[in-house]
Amino acid sequence: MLTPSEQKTLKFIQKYCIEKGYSPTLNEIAQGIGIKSKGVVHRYIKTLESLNMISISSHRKRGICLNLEAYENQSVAPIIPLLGRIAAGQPIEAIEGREEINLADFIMNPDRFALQVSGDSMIEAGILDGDTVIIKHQNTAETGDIIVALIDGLEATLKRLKKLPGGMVLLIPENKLMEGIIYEAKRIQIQGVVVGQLRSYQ
Amino acid sequence: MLTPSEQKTLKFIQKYCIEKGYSPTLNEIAQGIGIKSKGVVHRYIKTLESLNMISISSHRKRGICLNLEAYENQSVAPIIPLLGRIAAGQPIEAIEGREEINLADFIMNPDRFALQVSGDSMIEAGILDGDTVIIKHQNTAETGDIIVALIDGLEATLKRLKKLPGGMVLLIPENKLMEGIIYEAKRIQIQGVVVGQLRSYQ
DNA sequence: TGTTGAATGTTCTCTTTTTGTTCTCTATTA
DNA sequence: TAATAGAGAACAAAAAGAGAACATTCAACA
Repeated sequence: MLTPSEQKTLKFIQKYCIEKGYSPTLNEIAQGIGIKSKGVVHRYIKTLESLNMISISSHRKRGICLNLEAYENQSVAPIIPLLGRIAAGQPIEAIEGREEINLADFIMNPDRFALQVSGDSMIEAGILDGDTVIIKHQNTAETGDIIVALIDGLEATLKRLKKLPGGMVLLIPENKLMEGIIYEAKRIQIQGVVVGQLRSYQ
Repeated sequence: MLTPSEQKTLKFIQKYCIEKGYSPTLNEIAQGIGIKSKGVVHRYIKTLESLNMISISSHRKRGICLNLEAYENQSVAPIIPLLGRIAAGQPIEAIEGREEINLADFIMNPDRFALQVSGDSMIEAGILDGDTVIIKHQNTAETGDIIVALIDGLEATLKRLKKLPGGMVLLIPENKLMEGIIYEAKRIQIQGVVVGQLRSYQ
């Protein structure tokens, strides 16, 4: 198990290699993780090497190499580096205070589950055919939420909810070609609310 | 049988290890379970050790190690259950052979990083303002890929790529209001390809 | 080709800080 | 009264860090 400093070192190296395409010097690492002594850094990377997380070409400058295979076996926290914000036509801009995404925060919770979406009914909300949505299991929802609704205990559907006066609810597909339908509230059973969405392009 | 305090301690350690990838210090545990004395925490973890719930490397800092059963209760890998496919107007249909999605497979790789998207230029590809995209770092791409491109080494942008004859490339925004622009290939440096996308509604 | 010097990697020793361990004492509760 | 919780002091040990001294690379240059 890596110490916090070693993890910090490893993450810095990882990020540096991605951004620059070559590995950092000991002094750059030291600066990157907020210490002054390259001797200390050397100690850390030696540990990382002995754990097979990286390889070091001895005495070579910028001779650190990430060891990809060893990475996966290691149970490191589910974290990937967040490099910044990308906007059309601008350089990538750093996001202060957020240097990584922890997937545990993002969706991992005992009451969450995933559904694969079929069909185009939510396309204008950015939920496409084939996407996966993360649902938080709950029986109530508010106007504006995207919910998994069971109609008459039979049909399941993904729609945006609007509560209407008089015990009625409106289920709105986010697709210009389709129309919302009004139901008596008692016919609709809420199964959960969409809290996340993900898509794989592979 | 564990006392309430011991259970609380064990739960805290489990959660901490999963989130951070290393174990907590006695003081962190104390704070986490709402007491002030690390001496007391030491007593608890000694009990947990004698019950084989954890192992302790003596005098090591952050030397607590969860034992197998304790691990298995908790979902260690970033996995959530995939319940099925939801289509408008149909019951939820089970997906054979895939009962869970492992986020580690999905995006965790040393050559991946995340960028937060700003702006609406990819809105018709289901990538909205504020979404996070997962990029695989590579220097080449194919027609149809969504890429992070550096134009003249300066402007970064997210566009769909189309290779044209004669050493030209077309960068296409997925937004009816915007037009694609043709560049000489040598002006465009490919930083990576979008392999995933995620959005949080919280 | 060989030389040179700055940059970088390696190896130390030392100090400081953080953390684990072991106590004793008090409070609460069944 | 016994069992459990908790506070906190005192000490030992490990980890973190600074920095000096030395070894090696590597690119510039004669």
